[in-house]
Amino acid sequence: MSEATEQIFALVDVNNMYVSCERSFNPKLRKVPVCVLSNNDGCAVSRSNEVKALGVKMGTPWFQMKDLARQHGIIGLSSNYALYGDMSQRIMTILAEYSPNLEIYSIDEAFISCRGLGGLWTSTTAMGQHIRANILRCTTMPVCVGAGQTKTLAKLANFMAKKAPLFEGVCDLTTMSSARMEWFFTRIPVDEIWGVGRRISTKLNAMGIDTVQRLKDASPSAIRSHFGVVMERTCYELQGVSCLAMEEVPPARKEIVSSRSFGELTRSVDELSEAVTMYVARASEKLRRQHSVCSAIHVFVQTNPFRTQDPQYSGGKTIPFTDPTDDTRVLTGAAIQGLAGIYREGFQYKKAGVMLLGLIPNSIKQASLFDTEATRQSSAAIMSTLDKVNQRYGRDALRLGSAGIAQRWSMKSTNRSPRYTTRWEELPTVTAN
DNA sequence: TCTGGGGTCCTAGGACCC
DNA sequence: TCTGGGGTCCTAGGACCC
Repeated sequence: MSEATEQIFALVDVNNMYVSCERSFNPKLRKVPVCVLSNNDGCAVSRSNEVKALGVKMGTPWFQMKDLARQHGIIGLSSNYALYGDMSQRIMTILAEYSPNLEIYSIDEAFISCRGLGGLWTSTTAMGQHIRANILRCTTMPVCVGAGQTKTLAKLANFMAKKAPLFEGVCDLTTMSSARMEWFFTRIPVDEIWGVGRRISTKLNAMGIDTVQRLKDASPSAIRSHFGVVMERTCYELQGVSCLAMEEVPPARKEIVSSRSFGELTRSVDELSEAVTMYVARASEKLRRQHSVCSAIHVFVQTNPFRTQDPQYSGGKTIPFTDPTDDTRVLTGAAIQGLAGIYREGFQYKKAGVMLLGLIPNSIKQASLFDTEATRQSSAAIMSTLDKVNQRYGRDALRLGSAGIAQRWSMKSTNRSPRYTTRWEELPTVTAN
């Protein structure tokens, strides 16, 4: 493979992101066991190394670890997402200086494409160490860097960088000897691989595939027959065949959810309404920020499933819009009306939320043929004509474009419960042959 | 007593049409 | 009218991620 075409991915990941943020603003928290808790101080969502060493798993309810916390002086902090988001931005800004090809994967992770950076650094490891030192100096946040020929390998390398001190926070698989790599891969459990969760690892284990090396050595087609195309890709990626590309422009969301559990149970429809109103405000703000409109809103409520002694209820309703909208008032009205339909007396509610469904980019809606019922029908007529022509003269004999954009729209309600999917295709401009 | 929130993608199988 | 096969679309639900 020529150097020009060989791709190297680097994954930069903040260590214990939320805990590190808290520590960066309160140095007294360094060296003591800390965890950051979810909404209502429910579960541990970020743990310091000391807490991890005590065996506390991700998502452990705080009340279950109270004894342990007392024994070892674990500090539990309420989460502060504004702070974490801000810190994330600062880190991503620094990372953007290293490569024009940056994919922000989550609040605490980013992929960097090292294509074309070969001349700038003596090695990928050197670049990784520079990134580490730079971010630590500017933000006090510790990060680890992993590099590999594929995203899955870069993730794995990052895991190794975090676990094995000898890497000093940076692990580059692209320059590691295959013997050494195999030494590591036979010692890493298969469930550490990106895309292998609890269910799949159980099934893999039963098949005798318990380590990274075993999955790497497996036949991708056999893996596909048992687990589907996603696992097949993972298998290829472990072998160094890149199946997952960089996504530098984050795709617009296809749905937006806003929901919360309540600190205290409630029976009151007024309280539920108040909560739902807030959720709609939050969700529709996100909707407008990504310049989309939505074609349906779903509102749901539920009781506390953990209180098995209580009567349980979970209800939801989807309200469609003839004219897709981003208007908070319209959305709120629909949600409150939906809520009235699903609210039942005699239950203690623990959670409520809304989902915005069938999201369409504004540009598409404006350029589209279905702003009104009439144009929507004519759109359908055009499409059916096209289908007939194409059927007679062969597939793709004719395509339609309207200002470069036409789309088939599927927002269909069936006799069963309607489901709103976002599916629009851009067709190229008219070509006849 | 106390148990998070926000997403995506894939597949099996039914409905429907020709 | 009956029968069958193939293609496509759709939904529900599973699995995963951070």
